[in-house]
Amino acid sequence: MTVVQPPKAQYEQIADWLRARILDGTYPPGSALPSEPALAAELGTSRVTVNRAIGLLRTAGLVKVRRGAGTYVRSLPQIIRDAKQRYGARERGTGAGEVEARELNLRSRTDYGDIRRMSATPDVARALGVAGGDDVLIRPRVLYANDEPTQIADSYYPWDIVGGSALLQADVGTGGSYSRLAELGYPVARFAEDVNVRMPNDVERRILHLEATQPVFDIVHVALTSDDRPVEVAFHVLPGHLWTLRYGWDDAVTTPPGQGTP
Amino acid sequence: MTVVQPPKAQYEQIADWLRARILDGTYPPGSALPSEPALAAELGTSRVTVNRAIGLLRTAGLVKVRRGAGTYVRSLPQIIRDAKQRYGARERGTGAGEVEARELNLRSRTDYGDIRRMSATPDVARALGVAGGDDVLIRPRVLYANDEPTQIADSYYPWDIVGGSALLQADVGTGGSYSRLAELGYPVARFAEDVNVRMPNDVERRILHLEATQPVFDIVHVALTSDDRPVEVAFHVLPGHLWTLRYGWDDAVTTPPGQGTP
DNA sequence: CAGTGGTCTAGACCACCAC
DNA sequence: TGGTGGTCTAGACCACTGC
Repeated sequence: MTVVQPPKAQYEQIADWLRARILDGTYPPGSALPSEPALAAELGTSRVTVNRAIGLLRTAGLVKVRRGAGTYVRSLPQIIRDAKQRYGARERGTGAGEVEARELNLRSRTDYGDIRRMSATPDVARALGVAGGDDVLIRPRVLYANDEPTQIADSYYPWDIVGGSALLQADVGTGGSYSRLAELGYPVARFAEDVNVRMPNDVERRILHLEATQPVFDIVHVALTSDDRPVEVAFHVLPGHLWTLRYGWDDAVTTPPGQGTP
Repeated sequence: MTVVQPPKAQYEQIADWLRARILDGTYPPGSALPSEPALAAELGTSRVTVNRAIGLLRTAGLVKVRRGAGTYVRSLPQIIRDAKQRYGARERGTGAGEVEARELNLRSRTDYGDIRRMSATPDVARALGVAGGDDVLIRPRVLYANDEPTQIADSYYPWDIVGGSALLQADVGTGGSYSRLAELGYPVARFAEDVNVRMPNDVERRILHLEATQPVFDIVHVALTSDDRPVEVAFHVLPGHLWTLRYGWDDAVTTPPGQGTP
């Protein structure tokens, strides 16, 4: 074939070539790419080179490999995670977890891990403003949309606030956990989130069906009362190629324009 | 050597092994890893396998390769981009671009591209709520910290608002562009951002010194007046391994707790 | 010019899938 | 059982660095 020129590595050119064919519909979503030996023969290159090119597409989340079966173009429905809407959803009686799935008409499911009392790790203690080793409640869970894993979320609460409450159950009832916190005397007034991108660890790769080079959003979410007491910290891990994060906030400037001085 | 067991691929085990040695200080930041032939000999494997292992570390931003010279451990100062603080900075007389660098005592620099009038692309037109092809002002720039590229930022403004204003100059003056917009009669009241993660394109790779498998934050930032008119849209591209995004917002729930009904 | 990483190949063996 | 992708090797050539 005549696709390969020196300025770029062959495998990058092949990746560009395949990507273009995916985007222009030659290989529509759900369809299989030609096999690696077939592509190698067609392009006059080795299978290793083709494999490396496809590796770039996998990293970008464009294709998904089924071992022994073939390489398939992903049908990628981007999920929007609107922070304000997500955490304001209790007016509608739903927990935050179902907001996005509902939006896209996806079947939503939440699998809970072991909800239990434990000693706070340093990370959790710092985020909650408690002493290291203090007791906290952990609510670990994995969220699915159409049976595809879309999110890992581990929430922590100070035990002295939530001990004995409905938050020990998987189903926390109408309005979700923030409604329960309000009833316990700790209504949430503000949220803060730190967002990072990183590669998934082994556990996350297994749970989220990711490869070593597919980045994840790593979100640390803190809920605060009006007097700035943290009442929940949640660690979210989301496959990067599935999500768009949406934030909105009001301008913080209080002084009139043109008053600033260096 | 005795590091390799079958359940995981050799290159992944080697990557884990190297990562552990970087994190425990065996290879401190700034130091060079042993050469690939040396590692291959020591581990009893081939150079290609070592190269693939190091590729995983590069993707994670842990090491940086200098062609012909060696592979070096990155000293990674995470930069925090606090959205609220960043865009409230004009009280202190600075533009948004210098907030983070100043915070970390880094030398900050902004290189401006061609500031000019142009026709809105569909993306820009949609974000600004103008008709496709309407004139807009583009202010393209690249931000550096300690001479390392840290961000690409292309801002667009409706021409009918900013035409002939100070925004045509690279230096927009005290308080930055939002102060000028306020003076023009369009004070900004709210911000909205969409955040994605993706792999960089060729241009971004060159400008930001990234590799094909190093993810970037792709941020679409919109500034709105109190009557929800968009007056600026900015497209930001940030190397993922350099940044933490920080957001804060007030709870949107207006109804008292416990009132929700499914 | 010697050493470094970037890339490519041909061939091989394996695990897994579908028939 | 044949086809698929996952991985590994030995060897090679190249561009680039730094002495």
